[in-house]
Formats: sequence, structure tokens, C-alpha cells
Amino acid sequence: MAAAAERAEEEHEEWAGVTPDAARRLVGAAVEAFAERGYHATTTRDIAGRAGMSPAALYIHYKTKEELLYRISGIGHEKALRIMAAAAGAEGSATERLRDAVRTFARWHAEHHTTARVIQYELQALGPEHYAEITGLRRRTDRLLRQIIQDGADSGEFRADDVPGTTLAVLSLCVDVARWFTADGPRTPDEVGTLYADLVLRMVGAPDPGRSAGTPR
Amino acid sequence: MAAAAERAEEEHEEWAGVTPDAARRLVGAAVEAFAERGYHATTTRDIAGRAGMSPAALYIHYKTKEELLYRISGIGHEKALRIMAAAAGAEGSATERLRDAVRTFARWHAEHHTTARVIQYELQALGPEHYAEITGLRRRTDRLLRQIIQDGADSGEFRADDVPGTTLAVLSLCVDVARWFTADGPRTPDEVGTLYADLVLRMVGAPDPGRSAGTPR
DNA sequence: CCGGACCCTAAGCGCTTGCTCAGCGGCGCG
DNA sequence: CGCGCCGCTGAGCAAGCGCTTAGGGTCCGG
Repeated sequence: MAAAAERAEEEHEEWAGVTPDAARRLVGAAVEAFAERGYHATTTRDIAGRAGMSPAALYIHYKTKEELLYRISGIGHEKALRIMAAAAGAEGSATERLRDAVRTFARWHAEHHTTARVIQYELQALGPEHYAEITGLRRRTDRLLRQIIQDGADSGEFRADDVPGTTLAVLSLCVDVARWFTADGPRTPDEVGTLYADLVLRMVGAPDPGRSAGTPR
Repeated sequence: MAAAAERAEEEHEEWAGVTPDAARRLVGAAVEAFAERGYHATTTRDIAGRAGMSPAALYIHYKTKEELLYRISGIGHEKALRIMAAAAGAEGSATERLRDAVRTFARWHAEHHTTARVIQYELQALGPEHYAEITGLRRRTDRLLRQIIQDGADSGEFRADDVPGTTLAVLSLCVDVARWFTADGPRTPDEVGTLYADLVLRMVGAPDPGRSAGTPR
């Protein structure tokens, strides 16, 4: 029991904004459980147990199990949106911004693959109005990425005939990292990020730097 | 041939190998339900109801609900493997084989997105030994694709420093089609296949054939 | 007419689920 | 010290779950 509680708590303090302490422990425990077995296969007893408390304690901090998922999804998608926004709003060419966007976005999905798995693959378990709200966040992320690719296509840096389709593919690539990534795999989150950034830049037909011909920094 | 009955079940033609008729109807109903709500959120009563029979009838044809998922996963992954094998075993350059592999593999995931969603995203609900068996099929699919990319890298057609990583990314791209594709979206399965084939060929740095209306740098 | 093989159903069993509620213990404050 | 507050628990409820069982309708060879 105590071991389970400690393990839940040693997780990243990505939930630092959640108070009080018991509510935060519950979020951490729920993310772990949802990522492992999926929302519907996880019981409230399991979540409470991992957080080191009785099943009834969960309902002091959250009205329902679905509200827990909603809180997790909200925080996670807001974080993902901020990452994309930081890259999209930076100075630099479309190539530089796209590289940064894919690198950081894919890296986050690898590093926080448990959280990412929950927020990307358990969405359908949300109630209709919560689902709609979260979908709005995703659409904003999508628009930011699409604008980068559109900019590159307009300026001639990229060769993308189908900007929405290419955007979809890039986003799909990054998101799906959460499905296959494991901490004990051969790649670090950093490596996944740079690999994916390289692959995507070639996918959009960006000029190839540093490979055969050196480019001025 | 019971033409009328078969036409009524035309949605589920891909399960033609499943007999008797009631067992096939159950498979079709289960795929539909699993794809919509997920394995754990689907009840045996729902499956039986969609198939037009009582809950108890399910257990005449399948020992458990998990066995239904196992049958579905087996048939689906064997089909996916055959598609990949056909492309990998064809005559032609690595470029031609990769284009064909991605085009047909991605197209199948779009056209049969309900089945694909179940077999790719509900795997964890299988029991350990069934899971291991299905994972073996996936590994064979992976190897076939990796060999194509390796061939292209060896012959100099592709520029892929990280062959396993690139293989993972390509497979991930195609599989994830099942997650976002819907029949009422703007793209047909055929269009998804050709778009993805183009994107992947550029991703591996294949020489650019007479491109359409691209804007040369 | 029989008698069993084959499919199917109505009813329901044992269990787990999400969630509730009366009450308890330790803390801060008067 | 006494008292209220609040986070929490033990016990448990109604509902729904996967799955079982006893039996009924239909067809067929005899």
C-alpha cells in the first residue's frame, strides 16, 4: 500500500497545479491506471488504492470517475497546446518553426507517454459536453501546426500540395508516439523528437541541411 | 448462395470465412460495438442485440467475450500481414515496393477503419497468450516493411540513417489512420493511400519523380 | 408417430461496479 | 480541556456485468 502510494507520487510534478495534496495523488494514480488498462477497465477502487486511500475518499475530491478523466484531459491538452503555441509563435523561418514544433511536441508525447496515452486515446469515454470542450483544444493545436505548414508552402520552403492532409499526418505521427513509446525502449524522448523532426522536414520537402552540403547556421 | 442474406450483410463481407451464419453476424456486431465504444465498454448483451439474438446465444459460438476479440484480431492482423507481404514480395525497386506497401496498407486502414481500430487499439484487452500470438503477427508485418526500407537504404535509393526508427514511424502513420478516419470525412480511402505514399517516399528521401505542381526551391 | 440433434431463449446466479452515508479521529481554537 | 470541523473510512446498496442452465421449437431419418 505505502509502496503504491509512493510510486504514484514520485511521478512528475506535472500535476503541481492540482490541490490539495490528496486530489493530486488521485490524479497521478488515475493517469497511471488509465494508461495501463484503459478508462473502462480501471475501477475506482484501483485508483484509490494506488493513491493510498479508501474508495470513498475519491468522491470527496471528484464528483465522478469521469470528472477525473476530464481534469486530466484538460490539463494535458492545455500543456500540449502551449507546447505547440510556443513553437508556432517563435521567430524564424517556417522550417525552423516546424522543426521545433515537431521536436518538442513528439518529445513531450514520449516523455509523458502515460499522460499522453490517456488524453489522446481515452477521449471517447468523456461525456458529450466535456468531449466537445476538449476537442476544441485539439482543434486549436491543429490550427497552429497547419499555419506553420501553410506559411512554408506559401514561402516556397515546403512542397505540400495538400496542407490539411499533411498537417493531419504530422499530428498523427506525433500523437501516436504515446501509443508505442516505453521508457525501457531503445530511444530517449530527445532522440524521438529529433528523429521525428528530421523525418517531417523531409516529408514536407524542406531543403535538406547539413546532410551533404553544410548550411550556414 | 443465399444472395438476399449475404446482401443484407454486405458490410461484413470481410468475415466471409466465419461460419455458421450466426457466428459471422456476431463477429460483425462485435466489431461495430468495439470500434464505437471500446472492448471494455461493450456488453455481451449489446453485441447479441446488434446481431439480432439473445445474450445467451453468443456463448453457443464463442466461449467468452475475449475469444470474440481474439478471433477478430487474428483475422484482421492476418489480412494486414497479407497486404504488406504482397507489396514486399512484388517485383520492382524499393521505391516502387514502398509506395505500394504504404498505399495499400494505409488504404486498408481507412476502408476498414472499424475493424482496424479494434485490432490496433483494443489489443491490450486480450489475454496474455492470445496477446503474444497476435503480437507475433505484428512483428512479421514490421519485418517486411523494415526489409523494404533496408533494401532502399542499401541500394542508395533512400537516405535513412535510422532504419528501425523510420520503419516505426511509417507503420505508426499508417496504423493511426484507423483512429481519425471516418467515412464522412473529406478524403476517400484511395486518396489517403496515395497521399500517405507520397509523404512517406519523401520522408525516406526517395528521388522525386516528375512531381505534380510542386514549387521548386 | 417417435426421438434425438441442433439452435436458440427466458430466467437468473454470483459477482463487481460506481457511488453513498453515518460516523470516527485528529487538529486548531476558545 | 472541550468542541466543532473536516478529511477520511467501513460497510454496503442498487444496478449491471459475464456467463450458465433448463427447456422449447424445428427439422430429419425411421
